[in-house]
Amino acid sequence: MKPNIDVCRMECVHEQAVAQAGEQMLPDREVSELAALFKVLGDPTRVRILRALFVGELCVCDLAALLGMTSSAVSHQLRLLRAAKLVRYRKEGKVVFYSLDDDHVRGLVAEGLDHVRHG
Amino acid sequence: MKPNIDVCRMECVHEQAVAQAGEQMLPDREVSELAALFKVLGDPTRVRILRALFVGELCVCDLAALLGMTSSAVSHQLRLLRAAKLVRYRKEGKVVFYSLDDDHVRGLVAEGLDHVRHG
DNA sequence: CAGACATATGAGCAACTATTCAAACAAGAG
DNA sequence: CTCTTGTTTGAATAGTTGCTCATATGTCTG
Repeated sequence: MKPNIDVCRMECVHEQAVAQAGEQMLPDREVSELAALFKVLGDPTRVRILRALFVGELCVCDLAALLGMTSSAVSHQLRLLRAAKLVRYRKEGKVVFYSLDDDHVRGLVAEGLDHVRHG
Repeated sequence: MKPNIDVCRMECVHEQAVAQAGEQMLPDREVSELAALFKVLGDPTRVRILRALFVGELCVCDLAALLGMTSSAVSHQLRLLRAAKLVRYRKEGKVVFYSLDDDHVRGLVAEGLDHVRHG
């Protein structure tokens, strides 16, 4: 019988269930990436931005006007959304139009809404 | 022609697109709740906990052993997961078993994984 | 009852985050 | 070229978060 890990000396561990869960664990890299994705989604400003882009592409100052924020603040958030590959952008002269990157975004927001609505 | 909002004096605003997006905005309460939900999902420890519960119910110290953390740390995170209605619990004597609350959780994690895997 | 054990919780601290402000960059107009 | 406008970026700061440690709660055993 193998010794318990040092951080948890409790004797209540259900060996079999833990072993089974252990086998199905995600690799650290995927866990980090998944958490990072949700973290980006976990801010009201960014949720509002994404929802606004549901309708279609908008430029930075459209979003600023819509959310009642400075374009600087919006731009900072768009950077994170870009890094998470949640939005795409397209330059047209000085104006930069942002749009949703793929349909996973829609799916995630829709599923999230289901959860908070139904409960 | 109505004046622009004070925080955004830019003249590049695309009135029509903004108006259309404005109509479809979510109420503040839903935005907050949705962001709060994703925020809870946006932490590696909590992602690991949820993934572990995919297999079946586990008690606090099972999770602690599995993640190599103290049961105190795990319990703190479980509190947030409970508050977000992502997990349920069942007491059996001194032991408390946690399990996924509903299928939205599975769906969200699965959809998130699709996004980070495909890109 | 006392003692052991599983879990929960509160305070404290280091690390992180969202906004603001100032400044830079990029592109069109004159 | 200069001036203006849309956007980006870096630094500073107030607020938040995840863990640790100590303590409390609840439950079973003797």
